[in-house]
Amino acid sequence: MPIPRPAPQAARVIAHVDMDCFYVQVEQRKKPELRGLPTAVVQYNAWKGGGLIAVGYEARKFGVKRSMRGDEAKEVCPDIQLIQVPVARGKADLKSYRDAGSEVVSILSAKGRCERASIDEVYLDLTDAAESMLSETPPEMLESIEKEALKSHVLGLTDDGKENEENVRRWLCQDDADHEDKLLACGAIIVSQLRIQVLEETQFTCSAGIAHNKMLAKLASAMHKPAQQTVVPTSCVKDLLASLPVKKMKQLGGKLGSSLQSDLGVQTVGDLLQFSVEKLQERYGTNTGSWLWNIARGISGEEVESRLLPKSHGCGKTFPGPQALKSIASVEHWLNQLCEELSERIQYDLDQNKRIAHTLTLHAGAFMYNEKESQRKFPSKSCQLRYGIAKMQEDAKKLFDSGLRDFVCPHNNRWGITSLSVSASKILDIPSGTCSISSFFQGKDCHSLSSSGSIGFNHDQSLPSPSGNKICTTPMYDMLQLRPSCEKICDGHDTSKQNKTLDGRGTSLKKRKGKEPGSILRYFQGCDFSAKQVFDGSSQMNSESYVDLDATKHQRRHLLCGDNDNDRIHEEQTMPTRTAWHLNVEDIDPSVIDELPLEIQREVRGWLHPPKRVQAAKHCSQITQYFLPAKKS
DNA sequence: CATTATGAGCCG
DNA sequence: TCGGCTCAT
Repeated sequence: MPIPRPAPQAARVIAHVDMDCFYVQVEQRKKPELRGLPTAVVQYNAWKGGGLIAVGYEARKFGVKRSMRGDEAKEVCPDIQLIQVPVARGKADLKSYRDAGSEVVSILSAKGRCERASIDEVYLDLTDAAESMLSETPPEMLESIEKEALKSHVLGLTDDGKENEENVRRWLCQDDADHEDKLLACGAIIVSQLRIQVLEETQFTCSAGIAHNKMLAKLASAMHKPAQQTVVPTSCVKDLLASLPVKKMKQLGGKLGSSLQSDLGVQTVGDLLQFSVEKLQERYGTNTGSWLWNIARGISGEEVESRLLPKSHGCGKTFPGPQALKSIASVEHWLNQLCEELSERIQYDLDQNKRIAHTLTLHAGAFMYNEKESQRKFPSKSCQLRYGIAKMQEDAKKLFDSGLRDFVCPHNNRWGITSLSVSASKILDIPSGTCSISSFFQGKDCHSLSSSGSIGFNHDQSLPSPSGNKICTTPMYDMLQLRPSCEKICDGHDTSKQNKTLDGRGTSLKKRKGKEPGSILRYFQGCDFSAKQVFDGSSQMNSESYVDLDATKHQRRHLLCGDNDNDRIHEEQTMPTRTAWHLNVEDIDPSVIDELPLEIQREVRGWLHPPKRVQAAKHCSQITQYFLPAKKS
C-alpha cells in the first residue's frame, strides 16, 4: 500500500487522464479504415485465436471483453477486427504503444507537474495553473466556456442530459462557490483544453477525472468513458464512497480487498468508516491501517511525482503449456532474443534521455517434473548491467545458470521453463552540468591535461570560455578510447527530470526549445569546430552519429552569452537536442580513467556507477496527522 | 502449464 | 541491496 500521507494543507487540483482502449486507438490510427469498426488487439493468435489485450468500444457493445480469446470474441462478435500486436524477435513488441504514450505525455505535461503512471495513464497536478486561472481569468469572466468543458460530468449535479450543459456552465461559473470548487472548475477547463489538444495532435481520445487528490481523480476518470471527463467536488465524496464497492478502489482489487470483505464484512469503502484507526492498524499494520482509515474519508495526500519516463525497462515471454522450455539451448535462444530487445531499449533511453541503467535482473518461471517439493519458485537474480547485446546475453545466461543451480535438486533435475524475462533498472541520469567536466574545461585546471595534450583533436584554436579563460584542448576522445559499435551518448545533459525526450519522431515537439549543451559537448562547441566535424573525420563513428546544426547554434548562443547555468529549471518543457556524441560505455578503458584528472574521473565513473545518494527521510513523523478532519471550506 | 507483457512499490 | 511478493492494466 502507499504510505499514508496527510492531506495537504491547501486544496490541490489533480487530474487523472486515461487513454481510451489505447492499443486499439494506436492501431486505428495506423489503419484508419478500422475506425468505427468493432476492433480488438490480440497477441499470439495461434492458440484459440490469441489473447485480447485491448477492446474497442464498438466491440464492447457485443460483450467482447479483455482477456477473452480471439475465438470467443468471434463468437459474440463475428465481424470483430482482430489486430495482431507487432511481433519482433518472436515476441510481442510494444514499442509503438510506448511511443504513442510518449506523444501524449509530451502534450499533457505542459500545464503542470506530470506523472506517467503507465503506458496510457498520467496524473497531473494542475493546482498552480488553476490558481492562476482563478486569479487572472476566472470562469465567470470567460466569454464562452469551451464546449468540451461544458460536457464535463460534475458529480452531485443533477445530470439530466438535456439541460446538463447549462447546469455545468452555471456550476463552472458560480460566483458564490467554495474556493475549492472554483479551483476544480478551472481544472476542468484546463483538462478539457488538454484533451482537445491531445486529440488534435495525436488523434487519440482520452477520459479524465478532476478532483482534489489522486485517488478520487483516478476513480472519476473511469466513470464516464470514452472521451469524457468527470469532476469530483468535495461535497459529493461521502456519498460516492458510501456506495463504492471496496474492490473498485485502487489497491483494493486484490487480496487486501478480499480480506476487508471476508474478515471485516466491509462491502463498500464507506463501510470502513465504522472502524477505528487502531482496529485497522491492528489488523493490517500501521501504514495500511492508516491508509484505509484515510481513504474511507476520501483523504489521500499522495503527491503527483514529476516523472515522464519509466523507472525500468523489462521484456519477457511466457511459454505456456507444452511450449515450456526444456533445454539449455532453447533457454539461451530466448534469452538472446530478450536481451537484444532490452539492449535496444536501454540504448534508446541513453541516446534520447541521457540515462544509464545499472542493474540487470533475470526472472523466470519454472516447474519440475515428478517432484513433490517443486513448489519452489525459480529465484530471480541480478547483476551489474553492461551495455552491449553480447555482454547482456552473456550476463543473462550466467544469471539463469545461477538461478537454475539454486532451483534444481541434485538428482531430479528435469525442469521446464514457463516464462523468462530480463529487466534493466536503477536508471540514473548521466551526471553532468554543474560538475567537474564543464568546470574543468572552463579553465580551472588546464595543465593536468596538457601532458597528454598532443593527441586527439588537432585544432589550434582555443576559444575564450565564458569566464574569459582559455579553454584547454584535450585528448578526451583518445582518453575515452572511443570505438564504434554500440554507442553511449554523452552530449546534452539534463539534471532536471522534466527535460527528457518523449519520442524520437518530433511529433508535436517542434515548438519546444532546444536545451543547453551538455558539459562535454559544450566544450567542443566552445571550440570552433562541431562535434560533427570531429566525428566525420574520425571514421570511427557509425551511421547513427549525427548533429543537429540548428541545435548547435542555439547552444552556442548560450555559451557566448555566458549562460553557464546548467542546472536551471526551465519553465517550459524542453526537449533534448539531437546533438549526439556517441561512445561506448563499455569501451571506456578503466585504466585510462585513472589517468584523468581527479574531478573528471569522478564524473566519468558517475556514468558507470550509481552515485551514492543520501537517503531522504520519508517517514511520517506523527500518526496523529492522519486524523486531521477532511478539509472543508 | 493458457490473462501476456510490463510496470511500480513495499517488505524483510 | 537484493529477492520475494502484491497490485495494476
